[in-house]
Amino acid sequence: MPKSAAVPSPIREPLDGEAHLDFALIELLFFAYRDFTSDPDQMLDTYTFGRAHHRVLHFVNRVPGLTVAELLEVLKITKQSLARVLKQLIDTGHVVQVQGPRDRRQRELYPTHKGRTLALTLAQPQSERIAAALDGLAPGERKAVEHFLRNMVDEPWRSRVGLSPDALRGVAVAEDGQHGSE
Amino acid sequence: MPKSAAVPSPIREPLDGEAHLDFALIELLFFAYRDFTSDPDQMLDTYTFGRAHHRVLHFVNRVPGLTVAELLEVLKITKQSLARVLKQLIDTGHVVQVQGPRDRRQRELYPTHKGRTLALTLAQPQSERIAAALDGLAPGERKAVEHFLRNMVDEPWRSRVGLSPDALRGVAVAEDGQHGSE
DNA sequence: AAATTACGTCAGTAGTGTTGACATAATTCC
DNA sequence: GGAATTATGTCAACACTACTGACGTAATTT
Repeated sequence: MPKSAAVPSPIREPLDGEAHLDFALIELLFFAYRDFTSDPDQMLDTYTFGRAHHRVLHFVNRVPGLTVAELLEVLKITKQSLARVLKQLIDTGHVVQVQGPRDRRQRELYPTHKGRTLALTLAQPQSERIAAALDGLAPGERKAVEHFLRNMVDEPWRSRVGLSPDALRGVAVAEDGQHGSE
Repeated sequence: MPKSAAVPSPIREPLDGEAHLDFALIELLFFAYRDFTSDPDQMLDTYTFGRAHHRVLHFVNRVPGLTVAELLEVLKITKQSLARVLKQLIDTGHVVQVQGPRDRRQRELYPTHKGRTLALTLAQPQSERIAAALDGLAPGERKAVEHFLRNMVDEPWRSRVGLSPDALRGVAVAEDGQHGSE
């Protein structure tokens, strides 16, 4: 006698290369990123900061003078999401705002000495992890890793990431309705 | 006359290779992962599912028969976090639980046909993105990418990821106080 | 002068993660 | 066989990050 609610039959075949889908690399990316973020995440707990603070701090350090609008496009988050973490970083003296010289409506974001120090501290274990993971690879193979990662990124960012920090400035992303205000 | 609250001086130097830190790759990983997850995230909105559902669904499909405890160790989340999304996946008929044959306390997790189909659908754009990013690389360079990603992962997972799905079964992680119950 | 832009902020909501406590059933230990 | 342990589920409370929509202000552009 079957149960009143028929249980859909469980599938017991592991998902592997069958459908020409690259499960191995999908999984590797998940695990790599999971552990890549684990060290800074742990440190940030000390400051009552989260991963969002780290990202803001990173880009403000990497591209000092970035405006709020530019930062929103880099992070692909909304104004409201940024507001909270940015306010905390300013209140704690990690970031300062400077009125834009050309357009005084703009707020250029700069790290303070404190903010720069924290950014470097957070980048340290990540950089070590990367160096260890690259260890044993030939120069050309390192280039291949960079090529792969860069080509995982959608345009218009693909052609700008992994170059000089200034390449991240002033990317006018085509309007696509993701803004907090219109 | 200085203002009453002295503004910490802004640092205007971009953060680049100065401190021997690999900011380029740190950034590439951020952008690559951001866009890697964007396609499935968008699809999942249709189902009122989030990224957490995707991860559970992926591993249940990849390693059918995985127990709840094993899944918690793979995802490195707590029991409570898993409970919510797992319940939803079961209620919507994507995943079924089967009482463990050896240990009847255990619940083995299996995808249904519906769950397998969704997993494949979500993996499709990710796999295409990976294939496109690998395009133009020599076989050895692809191996280098895998080497890099695998070595970004901490042990005991490093030696298990990117191999056969079964390698993810039964990893007894050393106790480190991250459990929901003791 | 009017429209637009850059930014800030208020209110409400959702998804994902956390901790701690407690309950149940099954297994293992002595 | 009784006790401790294990695997799982669940309740309550909370934190962080993200979202949407609306509104306000100052500065720029038209």
